[in-house]
Amino acid sequence: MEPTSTTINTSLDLNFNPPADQPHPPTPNSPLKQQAPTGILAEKLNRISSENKKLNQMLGVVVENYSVLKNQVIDLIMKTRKRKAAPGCDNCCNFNRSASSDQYCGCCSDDNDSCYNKRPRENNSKPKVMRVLVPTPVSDSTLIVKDGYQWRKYGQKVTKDNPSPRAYYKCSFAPTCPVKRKVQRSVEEPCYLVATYEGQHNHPKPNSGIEYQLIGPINLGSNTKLDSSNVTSSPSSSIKSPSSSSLMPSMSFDHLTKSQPQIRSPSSSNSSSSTQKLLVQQMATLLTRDPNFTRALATAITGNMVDSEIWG
DNA sequence: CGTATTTGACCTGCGC
DNA sequence: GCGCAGGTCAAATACG
Repeated sequence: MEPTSTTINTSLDLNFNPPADQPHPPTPNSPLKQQAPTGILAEKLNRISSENKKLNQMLGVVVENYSVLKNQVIDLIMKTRKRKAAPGCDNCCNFNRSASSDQYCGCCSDDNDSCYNKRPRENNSKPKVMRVLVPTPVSDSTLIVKDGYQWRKYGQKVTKDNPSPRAYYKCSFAPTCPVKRKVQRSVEEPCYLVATYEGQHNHPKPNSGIEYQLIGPINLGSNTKLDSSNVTSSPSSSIKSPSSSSLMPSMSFDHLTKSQPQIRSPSSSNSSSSTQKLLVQQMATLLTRDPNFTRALATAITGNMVDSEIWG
């Protein structure tokens, strides 16, 4: 995957709506081109092309270094979390062996996590499990959660502790994608659907421009019933912490937007700025993680530099 | 007609 | 071993 200028999608136009007083690049028929000798122009073009190549190489190095640094940060955070959670792991799942396989909270979904280490050996191969809450009208009986992926429903079951049925979905975008999803209306918060995701997508998101309505992920601990305090008392508790969200590119729900009316906290006015900051951080993380965006940005910047060198 | 959904049957794991 | 509950399969059905 060599980021060459021929393969870069340059659809991102950062130079929209230029100020009226700014000189526009001359058209091919402009007097400037007629004035400048073609030899000098060709020489400039060659020089700029080589600089463009150098910049692309530098960008590649930067991206490479970024990913290396990111991995180091992930390792560091995992080690820190392991050390903190080892005594009792109070902040996450009190794993109940008799519970069903979806009893893991999202915070300890990593196989190396201390919670997993405390589990029986046969559970170490469990896929990552993550839960999100989706606000849905109580009158809406359809167990449909729009998260940008394509799902195929393969079963529905009424469970013992919840009168509303639980729907089982498999990711149908890629035949080999192992991700499964369970959707069930919360018994304690009927206005929310609880979506439980198992596994990681092994393919890119098919529709990245979709509008999300999710406010999760949440930590439900070992109890299958929705702990309403996790949702209602603290807005920040329903937003995944940066340590687990922005550094988990495989799980798409760290990209979720959270619409303001869904924050049901008396202190929502105080927390709105922090929520906005968090949103901005998440969006920035999402954008910087997207190689297409970074390439397009670099192309646009180098294009501007080329323009200014040629015409300025 | 192809694809997605529904739904009853079957499988599997766990507790007693 | 039996019963229960959750999870999955697959034939039937619906839909575009």
